[in-house]
Amino acid sequence: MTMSTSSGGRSGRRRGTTQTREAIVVAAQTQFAEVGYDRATFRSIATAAGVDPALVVHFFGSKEQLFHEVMKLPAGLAGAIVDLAQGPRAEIGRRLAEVIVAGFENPASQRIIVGRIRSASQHPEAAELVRQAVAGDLARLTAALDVDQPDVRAVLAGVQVVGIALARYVVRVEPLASMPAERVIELLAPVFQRLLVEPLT
Amino acid sequence: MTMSTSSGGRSGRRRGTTQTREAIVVAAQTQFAEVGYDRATFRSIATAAGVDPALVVHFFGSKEQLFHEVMKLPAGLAGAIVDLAQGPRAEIGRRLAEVIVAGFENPASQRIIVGRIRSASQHPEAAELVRQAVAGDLARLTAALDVDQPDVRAVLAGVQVVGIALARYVVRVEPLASMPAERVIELLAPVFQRLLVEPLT
DNA sequence: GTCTATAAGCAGATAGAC
DNA sequence: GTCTATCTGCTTATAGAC
Repeated sequence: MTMSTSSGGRSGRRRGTTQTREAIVVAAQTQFAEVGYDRATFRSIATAAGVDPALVVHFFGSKEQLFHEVMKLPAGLAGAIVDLAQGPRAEIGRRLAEVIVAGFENPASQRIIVGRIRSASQHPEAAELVRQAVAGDLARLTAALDVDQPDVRAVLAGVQVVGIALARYVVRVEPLASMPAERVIELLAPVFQRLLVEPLT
Repeated sequence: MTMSTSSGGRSGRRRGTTQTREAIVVAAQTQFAEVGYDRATFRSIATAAGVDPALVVHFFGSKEQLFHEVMKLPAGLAGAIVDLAQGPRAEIGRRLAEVIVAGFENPASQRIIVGRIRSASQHPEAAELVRQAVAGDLARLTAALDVDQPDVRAVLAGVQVVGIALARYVVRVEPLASMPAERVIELLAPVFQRLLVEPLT
């Protein structure tokens, strides 16, 4: 076995710094999600990652670039949404609710989703990312469904997503904030079902 | 006629400074709505009001107090929501949509609603105000309706309100951002109707 | 790769002149 | 009531030592 002492991952970037860099990535995502773009400072991110503030600058150059690098969603999520058009239409509301809530509840994607939404009111790129998710990924789903007013349906579904995220994770309104994920899916499913494939009026 | 040279309003505060103070109030509301709590600085507010920055401090003491004073909703709006319980239940969804959208479209209350929601991700008091509107005003409406799960219904209706506000006025997702108010009412009415009085599952 | 020192700018808030 | 001057602290970002 020629495997070296460091951890896995053959492809991509060089060895050595990758561990520290990953700690910074997670710390930055967490800070953006918890306090938003403006209040997530190099210092607070570095402290959370247990590194020196200058190191964050050294790796990412500027705060804008740091946000850009760190707020990319795993490619699977957008794809999972569009793929819903393939399955049975009678349950598409529930299946969309499951995909969305799964994204919310997974810690890695939750940091990114909440970070985007919490920063959307402060940083133009964050607003653009939210806009793309709503008018992009969801619109591709409704377009594939061959229903009337696909853009209106997509934006109304998007309203649910950003509304739930804001109320549950940012503002923390009860009883939504403490609700089990399964209950959120149950409540969202019929709303999505109507907005996606049933008559709108 | 003994009416003096100054403008109307017999009751309340003394004359003289009230004009400048009102200009600061509107400028502060506008800034909070457009750029949020952190980026709405004494300097930017003063510039927008055409006054000296120190004057803003002189009138309101601190930034927190300024936000507190200026983000109070006209008492009528919360009352109008609760009063909806009195009218015909078959149209309660549309009537709630009309009240909400009227609040959004009136410039004075729009500055406050959007200011609260845009600042909710940055300032704890702003988040608290949003929480009160959702779990307070809307919950009093659902409690008066004598339906099952009033708190869940209230928070789901609140999700619509904050979701629409965020998507239409903060993130500006199309086609929602450019949609006429009447169309927004049409789209919201059936959603509210179901969330308020129809079976949830 | 990691850290110290520091530059340059803007924030909220205070003191006091007029 | 209005404005000038200023204090203190924090921000992003750079230069350069080790």
